[in-house]
Amino acid sequence: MKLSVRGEYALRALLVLGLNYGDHVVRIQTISDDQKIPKRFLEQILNDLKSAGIVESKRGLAGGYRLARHPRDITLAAVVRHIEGALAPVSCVSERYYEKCSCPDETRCPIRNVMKEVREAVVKIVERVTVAELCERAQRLKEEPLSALDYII
Amino acid sequence: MKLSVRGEYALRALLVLGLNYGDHVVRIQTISDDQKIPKRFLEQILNDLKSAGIVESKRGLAGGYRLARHPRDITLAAVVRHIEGALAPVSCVSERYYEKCSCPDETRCPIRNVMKEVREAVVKIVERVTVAELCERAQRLKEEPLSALDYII
DNA sequence: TAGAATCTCTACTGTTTCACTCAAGTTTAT
DNA sequence: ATAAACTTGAGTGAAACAGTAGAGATTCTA
Repeated sequence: MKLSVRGEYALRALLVLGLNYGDHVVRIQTISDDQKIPKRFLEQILNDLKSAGIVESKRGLAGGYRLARHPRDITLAAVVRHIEGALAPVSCVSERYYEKCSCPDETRCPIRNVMKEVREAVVKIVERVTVAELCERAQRLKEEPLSALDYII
Repeated sequence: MKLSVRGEYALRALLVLGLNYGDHVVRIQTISDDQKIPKRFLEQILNDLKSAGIVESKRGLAGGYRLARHPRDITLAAVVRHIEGALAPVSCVSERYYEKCSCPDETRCPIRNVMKEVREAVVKIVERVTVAELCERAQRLKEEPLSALDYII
């Protein structure tokens, strides 16, 4: 998995929507200001997330976006898969975006074998982490003093 | 981590060199035929691996490539890092290819927090797996009957 | 009901990356 | 000498990336 700027923006926008989860709707402009994301670009991205059923919108004055589901039901995996495509490092180990690769014998390819492990490790994390957890982590990070690790890693 | 075709070719070439590790040298043409990699492209890649000290060459007739170190001392991490750059899903969590991202407060960004975990999970695998292990796996995969899992995952 | 603020949709654009390809050179075994 | 190999640097067409632009549709408010 490699996140493009687009994917990163998507996650950051969803974080804002998660932190503001409730009845009301958040304007693009607000998210754009808060997260320093180019507005027109963000429009595209949110629209895209809407078509994926991750987000819903209200039009007109006092319009904006909100999460289409509970933050607890939106996994990072779903978001990244929709924006970026495969989570796997090579498409021959991808479940949803599988593509045959050119190697002589895919079923006995040791590289593929390792890449499967990588894929599993990544999926295990992003399938477990939801927007709700992102919000909790944000809370925790705000309260906790910074650990030394933050500077090293 | 996302592997480009280039990176995949690099690993496959190294696998061949690993399987032929010894005194003699392997020709580009041989690797190209064996792995179905466009020859001129492979030349570039091997040259690149040479500049990284991963591989060494002998010129002239009866020339070719061999591993510059013992297969046990070449990790996938080193190879991928040289060919693709960062292993991390976003550069703000990369150790060697760090780049600041545009988010309001990097040290308290929960997305970054998750991406760190992803990075760690990936690094843990590719830093442990060497070309030697790739060869062992190739051996094992050749001998073992295919497990049902191979078709599902 | 006019107008302004919002989302919607499509298209465009400049830059970079990707996956090669090509040409001309250097080295070395026979 | 020659042919088969690596070396080096440049070129190329297509696609992806990160936006930008414009015209339109919707809806709240005055």
